[in-house]
Amino acid sequence: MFDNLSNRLFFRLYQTANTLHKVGAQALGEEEVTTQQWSILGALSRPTASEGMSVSELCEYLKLSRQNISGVLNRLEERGVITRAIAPKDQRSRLIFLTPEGKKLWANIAPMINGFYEEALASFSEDDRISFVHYLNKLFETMLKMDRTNS
Amino acid sequence: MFDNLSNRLFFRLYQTANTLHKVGAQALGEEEVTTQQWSILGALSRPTASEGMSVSELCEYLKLSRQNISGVLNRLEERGVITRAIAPKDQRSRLIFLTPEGKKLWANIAPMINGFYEEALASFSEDDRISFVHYLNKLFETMLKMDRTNS
DNA sequence: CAGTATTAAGCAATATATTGACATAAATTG
DNA sequence: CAATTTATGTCAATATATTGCTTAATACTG
Repeated sequence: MFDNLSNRLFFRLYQTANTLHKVGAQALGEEEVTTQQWSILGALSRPTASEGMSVSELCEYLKLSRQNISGVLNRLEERGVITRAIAPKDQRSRLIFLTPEGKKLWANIAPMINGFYEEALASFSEDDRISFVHYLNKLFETMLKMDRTNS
Repeated sequence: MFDNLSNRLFFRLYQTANTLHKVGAQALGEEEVTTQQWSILGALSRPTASEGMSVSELCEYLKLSRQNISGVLNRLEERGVITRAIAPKDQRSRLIFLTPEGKKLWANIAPMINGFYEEALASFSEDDRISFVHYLNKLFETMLKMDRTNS
């Protein structure tokens, strides 16, 4: 069982993602920002998010649970790079923003993140990257459909 | 920055791995075995491991930290599916085995795991799978080389 | 408009994953 | 062969990630 192709594929996916988090965090060195925190800072730094994003929108965008996002936001808030404001239109909702501090941090780390990406993908041609993303998309979409908790 | 190809690739890798753990665990239903526990049970069920595997060997094989493996082993041991024995040849080392209970569990879940794999990869041809594994291998190997803690 | 259902977010419990610190056993070295 | 270094594993602290439960605000329904 542990030698067939499908198994090797999922095993490598698992290992590759673990290594991404580990080596990715190293690539930012002193800044002490995890890959998960990148994804949230990156989402909030988009022009689309200039009016703020609710926790639900972040969940939908990042495909993570509210509870998980909530924890990461706590740590980012404690660090002073994001703020939570009660949404005027819906008092249940919280609008998440980058603080000026957070924008400065993003401006600082975005080039380091891109550097990390390019180093990790140095041996991939443009076509390779497109094919790779295509495979990831296809697997991701299929597994999302298999998810019983994802209505 | 959040719209370029490399970024999309790593973002999808991150999401796909998360979804794998979530939907994979669901696929085993009542058995309550996580994908991480699969990987350890699978490693121990190989004929090569019939004499037991040390924690170090498991780390090297699964590319996980000693501390992480140790935690998963605690939970598997508490459940009665693995045992730890002091290695006769090196008193520092622990040899990890599947118990009869553990072998029964593996026999039970291995087909469910394969079923999950095949469902998730249903739209992938043999060639697609080979290419996909190839890309994962290439990225994995490159990131391993970038890992400063990995001597 | 009162009562119920739904939705948004947080809290608690548990499982993974990391680095750092520690204890002990084995290997190396003077 | 004693002293140091290295190897093996665990414990503690912290950061993800999940499901299940609770609280509060909004939406629906009779």
